[in-house]
Parts: sequence; structure tokens; C-alpha cells
Amino acid sequence: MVKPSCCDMKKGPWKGEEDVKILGYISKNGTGNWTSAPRKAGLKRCGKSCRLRWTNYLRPDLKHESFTPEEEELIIKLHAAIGSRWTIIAQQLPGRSDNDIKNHWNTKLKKKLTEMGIDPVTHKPFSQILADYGNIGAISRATTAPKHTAGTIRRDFKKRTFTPLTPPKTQPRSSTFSSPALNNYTNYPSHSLDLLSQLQAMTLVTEGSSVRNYGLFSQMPLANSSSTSACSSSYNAGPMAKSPESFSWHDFLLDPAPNQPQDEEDNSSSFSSKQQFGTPPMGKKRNNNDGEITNGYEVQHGSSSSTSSDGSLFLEAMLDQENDMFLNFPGLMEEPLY
DNA sequence: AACAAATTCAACCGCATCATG
DNA sequence: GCATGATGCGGTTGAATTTGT
Repeated sequence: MVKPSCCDMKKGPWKGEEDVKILGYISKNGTGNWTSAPRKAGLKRCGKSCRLRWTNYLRPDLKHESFTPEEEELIIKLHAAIGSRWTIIAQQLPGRSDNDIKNHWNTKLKKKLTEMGIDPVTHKPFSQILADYGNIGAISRATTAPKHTAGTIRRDFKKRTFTPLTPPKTQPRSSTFSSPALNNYTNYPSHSLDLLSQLQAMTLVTEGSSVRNYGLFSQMPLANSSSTSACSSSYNAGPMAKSPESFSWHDFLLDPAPNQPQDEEDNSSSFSSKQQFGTPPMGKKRNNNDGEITNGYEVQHGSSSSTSSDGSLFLEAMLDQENDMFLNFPGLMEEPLY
């Protein structure tokens, strides 16, 4: 027997009488079984369509007025932290559906940020992104090491723990959102190495969260505790479920961390990073001990021996170059406008 | 008033994940 | 472990509405 597909069902805008039918069904039976809902409600819609109509429009707790500035600010902050995970964002905004928020982002907020000179994807000023591209390009021109690929950077990245030393300058005005991890993420000081790191981390967080590692939100004290159920119950197994103090980016890396001795073997290979890079470009002295301080971040190496890895020297070269750039162009250190 | 362009937002689509047998 | 159906999610579409000329 052929089951009727969605193609055989009615499509298009919902009529008032259809709304009445589905509301009547839900008031009697709840929202448990969307497959049988349209049949039992006497509708020629597919269950998926009924569910969407309910969640995006008919739910009694939905607000239908326009977004407040506080809500917009929260959406922007959350988007900066987790990207377009609208369902999770909607859980922090009582009375708003994910579809509402997604539409508002796509039609209003993206445009607003763009007009402010902020890239809505990375949440960084366009000028800084351009400067960063230039910075990376300069290094790649100066050093044509075939071994130093993004993979090398990523390997080295795994060895480090990034901990902001200074508290964020700004806190979200909306008091419903006060995760230290998220604040660190959204209010970090801006500088170019971190753009690279942040882009990597953002990707990794995103990849990690795609397998339901939303531990980030398990940390969040939420004003509306009833809205936490989906987050805290499902997503608290992720690496971010650790305390903020032990927050470490390498927890989000997909590949298992390489053993340190293997790295040392790599270092003893025929390739010499010093030969490749010589002295750092501008020859600034840096503190290379564990727990070094770099542009406001504490960078904890996994092991002291890792400082000699070709990957970290590559990063050091990048850091030096970047430091010089920020000395020359201090405006790049400014916080995002919003 | 008429038309075009821009904007809004409800709804659809395809895919991923989960639950069950 | 596999197949199947249900559910959820995010990206996209397109009709309706608003704004500009």
C-alpha cells in the first residue's frame, strides 16, 4: 500500500478553519503524534506542515510583536557564539520561534551588521578581516614552507589552552545570559592571531556541536528555567560542560591529540623550523615559557618541549608579525562596535 | 493612480538524527 | 547491524505587503 506523500497533501498558506481544526486537535490530544494529527484533525496536510504551523505560528506562548533591541542584541551575541543554530537561540528567547529569529536575522540583523562594517559571519569588522588576510598572506610569501599548512597550525593549536586573562570589558545587557564561556567567546579582545584561532575554534565548536555537543549551554544560568529543558537535558555531555576555568579549545578538536614524543620526532626530522623561519620577522623578544602571555591570552603549552615544534615556531612568527602590525595600527585592537 | 523594486515572513524542502522493530 | 518511519533543523522560496518613483 502506497502511503500518501507530502506531495499529495495540501500546500500553501493556512486558512483560519485549518488553524481551528489543528488547534482543536492539539487541545484534545497534545502535540505528541504529528503523523496522525492531520488525519485525526480532518486536515489534508502532512504532519510536518502541521507541526510547523503549530511551532511557528499557533503556539499560544508565541509573541507576535516586533523584536526589542535587547532581543536583537542577544541574538547577535548568540549568533557570534554558536552561529545559525536557531533552535538553540530560540530557547534563550521566550516567545520566539526559531523561524522568527532566523527570518529576523536574515532580513534585518545581517543587514544592520553589514552596514556597521561588521561581517555577520565572523562578527569582526571587515577592516580587521582584510588586515588579517594581508597578514597571513605576508607570512606565506615570506615563508614558503611546504610543511606549514593549515594542518600544521591545527596540530599546534591542539597543544594550547587559551584562557583570557582579563575579564570581558562588556557584559550582555540581558541578564538572562551570563555563561563565562560564552562571554569569553563573544567579548574576547580582538586581534589577528585570534581571528585565525577563533575561526578554527568556531569551526570546531560547530563541528562538535553538530554531534549534539552543546555543553556550552548546560553551563548557562537561564532566567527562564522552563526553557532550559531541551538544552540541559540533551546537550550536557559535551566538552564545554566542564567548568569555565578548565575551558580548553583542544577539547573540541575532532582528532585525538598526538602523543608528545611523536611531535618531538617530528621536530627532529630533517626539516628545521629555524632554518625555515630564521629569527622571528621583527625580532621581538617573547616569553616562551609555559603559560606565556600573548595579547591578553594565556597560552598554555601542553608540554615545554612543544615550544620547539615547527608548528609553534610558525605561530610565533605569525604572532610577532601580528604584534608589529598592531603596534603600527592600534585601531585594529578595538572592540566590535556592538 | 500605476507600476516597479524592495522587504517581509509563512511555508516548503532536503537532509540529519533519533526511535523502534 | 540494518531498515524504516518519525521528528527536528537550517536553508531557501515565493506570495503578499510595503515603499519608492
